[in-house]
Amino acid sequence: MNFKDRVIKVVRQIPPGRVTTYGTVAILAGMPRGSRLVGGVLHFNSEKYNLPWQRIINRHGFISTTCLEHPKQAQKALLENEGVEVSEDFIVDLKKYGWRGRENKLT
DNA sequence: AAGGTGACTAACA
DNA sequence: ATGTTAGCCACCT
Repeated sequence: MNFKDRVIKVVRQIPPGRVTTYGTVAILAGMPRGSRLVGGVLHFNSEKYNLPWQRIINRHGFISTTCLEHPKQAQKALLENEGVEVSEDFIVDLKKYGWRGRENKLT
């Protein structure tokens, strides 16, 4: 089982209508410092494994997609489709929709 | 086959 | 408080 597969598994555990950060996914995948890899893995496998990459954003709740092939507006649309409010600047309120690996919200 | 880059985060000065 | 350095593993050239 590679880190990639673990990330994929974690990403698939993210409940709809919620978002999480690379750091959180990295931790859940067993790599506290592997936040970069999360982005990297998603970048190459998001479409291949049909992963909800839109639910993963950076620590500031902002969509970090630097890749033009992964349009932020698409992510915004997907999030809104799940009921997540996205700011016009593509910023999600992590205090509301932030997911920490549990179904419950932040304490 | 080896080296460099990458959707980031956290810690140190 | 902000700015810079270090770290992670997989994919691409």
